[in-house]
Amino acid sequence: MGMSIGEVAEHTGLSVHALRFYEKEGILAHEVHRGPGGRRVYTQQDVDWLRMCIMLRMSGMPVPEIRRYTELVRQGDGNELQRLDILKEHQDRVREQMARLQECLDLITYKVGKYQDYVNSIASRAVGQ
Amino acid sequence: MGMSIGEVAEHTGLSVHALRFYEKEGILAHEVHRGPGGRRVYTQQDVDWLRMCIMLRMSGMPVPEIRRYTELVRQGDGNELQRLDILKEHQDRVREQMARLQECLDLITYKVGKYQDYVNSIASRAVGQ
DNA sequence: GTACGAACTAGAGCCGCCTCTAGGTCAAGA
DNA sequence: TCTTGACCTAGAGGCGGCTCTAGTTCGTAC
Repeated sequence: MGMSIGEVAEHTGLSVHALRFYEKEGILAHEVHRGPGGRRVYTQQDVDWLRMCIMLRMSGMPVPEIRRYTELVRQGDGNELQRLDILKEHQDRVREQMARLQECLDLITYKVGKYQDYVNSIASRAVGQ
Repeated sequence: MGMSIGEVAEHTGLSVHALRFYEKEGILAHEVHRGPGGRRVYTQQDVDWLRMCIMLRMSGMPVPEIRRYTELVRQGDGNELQRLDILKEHQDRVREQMARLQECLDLITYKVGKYQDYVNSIASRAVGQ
């Protein structure tokens, strides 16, 4: 049932270094259980939580803010409004980021089109057309 | 016609520090002209180029790759295929990034919905409903 | 019994991208 | 004349997020 840090690394794509780092940074919802020899034993819950943290990181949430969120979850019931606030704020930021990326993509696509046309015209001239 | 570094900073949103940094990093398509006292005088072309660089940076292109692209442009005609390659590769990366962000957004939106429901249910219970 | 592999801790190091500092020049206004 | 403020250079510093090192401790396999 329990997974070693190496297995979790493989499953999540994080490095074992990163896993220990995240733990030290306090972004695990529950303390990781330790097996014989003081080795970490992760539950499926831990891994699920990590997957969410990965999503939050991937979408640009800074580690300290993930920690804030994690702490609220650790505190238990009663602070759902604060958790909601954090998530909503982040949601807005992600939407903004996507809009900005779309703008960039539009520009890049425009330029790619221009260069493609140019390169094509050169190529067709080269075959005598 | 020419703009000072401060004006360019204001127009582009970059800091004067960043502008000098970009120049040192070699990501300006043409050498910036200098006015009396060795002060930089930017043309509209410079600013347009900077705007494109900002787009590339915003969308995650690393400074060294912008430099490579810039160098190709500086070299002049004949390397359009290489420029096209860089842009296409970056285009792919931006699309991937957007897809990943969309996944994150979906998860966050799902969680926001759950918390919103919960918070609403608490609120309506509080007014005796 | 020794070699290997995987884990452990604490803390240093690295990378990318700026940002800031120190020490200076210059022009215009009070 | 003196101050102010925008600019200059070179180089140091800072921040976020890991990543790596050093030095151990285990448990299992040869």
